Amino acid sequence: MAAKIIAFDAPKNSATKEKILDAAEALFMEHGFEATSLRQITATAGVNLAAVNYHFGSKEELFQAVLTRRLDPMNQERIALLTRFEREAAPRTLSCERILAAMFIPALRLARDRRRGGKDFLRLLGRAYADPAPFIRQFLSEQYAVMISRFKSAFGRALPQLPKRELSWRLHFVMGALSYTLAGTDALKLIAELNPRDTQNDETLLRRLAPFLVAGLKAPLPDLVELDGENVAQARIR
Amino acid sequence: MAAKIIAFDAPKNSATKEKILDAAEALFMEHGFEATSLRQITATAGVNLAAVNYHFGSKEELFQAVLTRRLDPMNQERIALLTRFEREAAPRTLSCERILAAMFIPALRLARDRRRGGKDFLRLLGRAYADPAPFIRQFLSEQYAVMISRFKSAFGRALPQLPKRELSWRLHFVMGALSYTLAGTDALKLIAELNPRDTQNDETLLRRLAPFLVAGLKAPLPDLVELDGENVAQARIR
DNA sequence: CTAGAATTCAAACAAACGTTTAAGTGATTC
DNA sequence: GAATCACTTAAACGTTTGTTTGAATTCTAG
Repeated sequence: MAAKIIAFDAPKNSATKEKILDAAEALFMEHGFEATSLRQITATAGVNLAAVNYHFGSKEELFQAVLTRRLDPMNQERIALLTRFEREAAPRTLSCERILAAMFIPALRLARDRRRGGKDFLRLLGRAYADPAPFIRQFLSEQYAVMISRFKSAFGRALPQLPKRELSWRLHFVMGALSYTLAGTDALKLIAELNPRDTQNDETLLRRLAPFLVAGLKAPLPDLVELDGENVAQARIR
Repeated sequence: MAAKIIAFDAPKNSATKEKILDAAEALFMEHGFEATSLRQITATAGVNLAAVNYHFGSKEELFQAVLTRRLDPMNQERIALLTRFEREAAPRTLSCERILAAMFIPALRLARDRRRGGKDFLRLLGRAYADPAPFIRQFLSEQYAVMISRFKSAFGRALPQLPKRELSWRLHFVMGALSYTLAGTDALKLIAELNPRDTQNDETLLRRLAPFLVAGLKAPLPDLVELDGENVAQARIR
């Protein structure tokens, strides 16, 4: 009975599959894709070594399954939220803050929901962004393509004075700061002596990031800034 | 004879060492640390397999040597440039734009200098930032500690109204957008249909990033923004 | 020229890797 | 109650990994 209620898969649901996904999520997050072995995963999950290849086919497909499980719903939630915000704003175009909110809120919800991986999954996602493996990059670009283009056009309406090419770059910076922030575990130590155990860290973190990014998106055009008048070629030391 | 002219090392200089570093730099950049084998590196460098362990001790120490070779001079250059800018500004405090310039210009110089690794090294660096391996994270935080604290105090003077904790976060965002941008090879495809072969891409890239980050640094404080009035807990879909 | 240190080399090391196989288990179905 | 199914299991597969060894080779001094 209870097995049929949670029926994601077409054929049958197995507890083994979920145990593998949970263990893989945690281990991939901690050590990365290449440095995590299937033997570690299956040992942590308490299942047989061959179970991974049986249920997922290969290690790469397991990794994609780990990402898809959380990422696909989150991105759909982002699009749905953006659509709702646009509808609520009626004839007026949506503000940058609100568009960014449509990106952040689903991520915040996921970060809080321990049953959906919580912060661990967001860190894994942030690391996947920087992974050089081609199958990861291709997979991510496919997963994100729809959502990104949807948000890009929304930002385009909110910032009509901004050239499209400039907007593309700034969206790139936004994604960079976001994924880096999400992936940042020990990375924080690079900069700050922040109190390590902040209770609602994830929420305050994104609350701090949002104004930073909004201001960046609205920044004046760079063409004439010239790095504060400093010609790079002339700037010699000593 | 000619071997003595290029005498970086204390004891003796070997062309083998440099060939290994060059090959490792390119391969680590392309495939990451774990996915790159010593056999690939030595084969590309045209040296014997055992040469890596003889000259560097281990694969991990080789990786650190690859990073140190470029990173240490660049960070010293950054600090020196910042000091020079501060001296030139005389009694007046330095602007954010100029502080950021002190961070960017050495990176730009390195990106242009093919003899120092060029863009390849910056990509490698950006990826190392997101690498979960503990020895990489510890190494980077040690390498960056001095430079970061130096720039943090400079930004603190440029933005006196900004609380220290807030500044720490924003510097973190800055480093995030920067490293993500530098690491971005195919990552660009996630967002944009930018012309793929832009001649002076690196310079224009950082020129675009600078105003974005300056605006973010100067953004109003986030405390009362509340994600544009949207309470996260209330924002339910459907 | 020769002793000795530094470097290169081919070969081998044990360990760990992802994957496959074939036997075995337990429930479902006809 | 035999057949069929999805699944689990232990064992082994062939590679590949980083590292080590000890003998050649090259370079450097005295």
